[in-house]
Amino acid sequence: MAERITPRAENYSQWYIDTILQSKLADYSPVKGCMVIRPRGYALWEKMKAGLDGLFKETGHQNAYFPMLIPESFLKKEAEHVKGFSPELAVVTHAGGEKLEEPLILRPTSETIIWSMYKKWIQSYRDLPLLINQWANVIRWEKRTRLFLRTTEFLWQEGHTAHATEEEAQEETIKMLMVYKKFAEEYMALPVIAGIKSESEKFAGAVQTYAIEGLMQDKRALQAGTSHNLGQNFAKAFDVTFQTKEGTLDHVWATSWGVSARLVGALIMTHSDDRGLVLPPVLAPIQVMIVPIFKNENKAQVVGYARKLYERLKTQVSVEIDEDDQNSPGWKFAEAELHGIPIRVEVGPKDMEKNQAMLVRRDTYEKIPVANPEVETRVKQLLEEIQNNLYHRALAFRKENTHQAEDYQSFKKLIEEQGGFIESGWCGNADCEAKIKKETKATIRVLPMGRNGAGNRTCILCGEKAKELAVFAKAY
RNA sequence: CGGGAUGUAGCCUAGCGGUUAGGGCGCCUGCUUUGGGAGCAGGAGAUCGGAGGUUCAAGUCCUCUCAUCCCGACCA
Repeated sequence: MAERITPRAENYSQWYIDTILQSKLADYSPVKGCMVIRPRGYALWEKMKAGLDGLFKETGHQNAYFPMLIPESFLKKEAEHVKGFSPELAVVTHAGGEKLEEPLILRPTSETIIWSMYKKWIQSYRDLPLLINQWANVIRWEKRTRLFLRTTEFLWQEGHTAHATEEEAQEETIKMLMVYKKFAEEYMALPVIAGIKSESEKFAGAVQTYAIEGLMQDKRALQAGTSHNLGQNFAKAFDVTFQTKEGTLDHVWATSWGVSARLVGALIMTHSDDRGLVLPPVLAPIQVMIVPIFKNENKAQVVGYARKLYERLKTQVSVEIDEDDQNSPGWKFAEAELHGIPIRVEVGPKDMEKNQAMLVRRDTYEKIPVANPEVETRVKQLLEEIQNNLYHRALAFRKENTHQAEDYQSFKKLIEEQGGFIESGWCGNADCEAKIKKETKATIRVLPMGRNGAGNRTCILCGEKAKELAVFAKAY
């Protein structure tokens, strides 16, 4: 037996850590709060990156790279921005054996350095829109860290766009939010609620922040991506103006949007179980593992049979074959499950006799005998079914764990006893929001879009007529 | 930054002041095995997190220190 993964029911946090360490996605680093992403974890991130990058390119964005070191004075140019980030900055004060004249910040995000450059690059409406994305690492000095979900250094993507009009910037903000929603749902099989963040949860320096929120298996919410309409805040702070068609001078309108390797954590917490990872086929680095089951006397035949299958499958899916003759089949099954490989193909003497293969689903553990000639077709079908099933399973879970509360008593009871998302009316007052947070630890995750607003609801706390429909939850 | 816990081989762990720090997993060698985490035999691997102290004697007691994890306040 390999080391035991703590069951979810016993201790969800420990399960999460055990799963990551044992499946070799990541390991702790020598520096507190940092993590090493191991090849299996990085392969997963690379798949996500490739998917997102494709969606960004489709929507007209280009990649670029801006440096990690930012002059301290840049951060200070936008008042809200510096206020929001100063508690978590890492600062370089010495370099080359000397004290620096001006300290350098290790970027917590790149708005300031990017806008200092946009000032040079934008003169006319003909230079707009400017649609740039960068894949980078950032540093935020967090008090409390968790593998993938919150680490001192993390990998992410940040898009920074500049537009001629307010409407166009708003359109971009929503467009990218929807790209994130599509990615979460179609690639990660993670249903998310898209909506607007309240003032208190807004990005430091934004006019408005939008987010997608998912619900994890422990019924806590996780913010999976954000998209900000920055208005003219950064353009004004860095004095980025352009000449309009009419010849007037105007500040440009901006957006920024990002998702991080936290998505790996979201993926784990959405689908995985007590035997290890469960990965959606679209993002699984290895989709199929073939396990030949042989004895010494029939090894050549069985492995030969398995290899033919492998050759056929590898032109269509990502497949590996485990021919090791030291580990038992049982060991290999457990290993494939730990790593979240969506389909395991078992082939042994019994299958050879019947000219078939045994397909085993990671999501349901169902064993399906399939006639040899139909294996490729069935594997591809099954990968789609698994992807689909994971999404619908997660969606059903979210539905079961989304509740309505009409009064504060039942709201508190729901938060305490049920968890999950709770939909309630909110008057829009930050004091009510803060008080609810203090008393229940639940925060407004989003004001969901595409719903009919507050309707006849009243504020869950003060009882005034509600201005908004709010989704509350305890969050990561 | 507060509260709690833990540091003994790559990992888990025994030790409860007294010889040469014991075991399991993993690793290496050989043989045998293989339809749900195989068996036998042999082998390598530890300045007991670090510093100081108490003692005839410290993995064990004391002080300090460092690190990590868990729980809370702040956050992608």
